[in-house]
Amino acid sequence: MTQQRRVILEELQKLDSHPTADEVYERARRRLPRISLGTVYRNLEILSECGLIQKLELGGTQKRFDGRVENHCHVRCIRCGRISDVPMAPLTTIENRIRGASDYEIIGSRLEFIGVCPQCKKEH
Amino acid sequence: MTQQRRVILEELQKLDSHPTADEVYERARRRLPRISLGTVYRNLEILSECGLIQKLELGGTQKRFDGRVENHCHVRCIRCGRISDVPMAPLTTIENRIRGASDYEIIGSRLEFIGVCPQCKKEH
DNA sequence: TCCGTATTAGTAACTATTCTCAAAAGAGAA
DNA sequence: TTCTCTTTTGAGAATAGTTACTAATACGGA
Repeated sequence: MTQQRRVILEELQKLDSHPTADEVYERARRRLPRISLGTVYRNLEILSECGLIQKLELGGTQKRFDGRVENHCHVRCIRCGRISDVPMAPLTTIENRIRGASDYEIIGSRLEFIGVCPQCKKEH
Repeated sequence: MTQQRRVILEELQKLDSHPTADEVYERARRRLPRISLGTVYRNLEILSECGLIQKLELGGTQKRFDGRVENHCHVRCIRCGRISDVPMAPLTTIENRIRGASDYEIIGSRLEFIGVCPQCKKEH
């Protein structure tokens, strides 16, 4: 656990937004000005393999990262790209329903909602 | 509706896999050897805007395209990346449940399952 | 403290996609 | 059909996000 890795983890856990690697880099740089973007990517990868953070491959071109690891789903604003958590029970029911209908061995699921966030709704 | 656009659409409708732009390019090239990759990307974009095909932004680094436009969901094999359709009723129930729980204006949702496809299961 | 391994910063390389632009192909009117 | 105007094309350059490489540095156990 290096200084860099710890700072990246801490910054991510501090936020309840779902930052991109770039945004994590910006924040880490305030505390460690010489940290490199490569280090941020590498550590985000390692931390998500360890299960300390979550890597989100949702819509849009960039991956996002989440300091919360419990199973939960997300809403993405179609206008500004902001991502928020959705307070909702897990999807075990749906997953079970699928198990009969598909010949795949189902491991998990990913549910993402698309909508307009309160702020963008106001600005319209 | 140019020759190129028609060929791209036809090739996509012929398949029940969910090809990447590259795979569509390969197939289109068999019929129009001088077609360019840029043309394929451009037309896939246009066709999906017209609602003649569907653009899938699922997990993984590449976008995929689907000749079927009815609302349905997908399973992705975690080993080989193959994507299959899931025969399942639409998710209006879940979407409605979310509408109360979030302050976003919900427009739609995207549900993807992750699993192991029959072939990879066998090879294991 | 010393030593072997892991990690870093910096940069180059890569991949998927989009953009640019001159040339070619449609499509509508005469 | 031929003329014009607009759209689309092919080829390649440009971009964005991410990953790989490498010499130098930091870590952590004996």
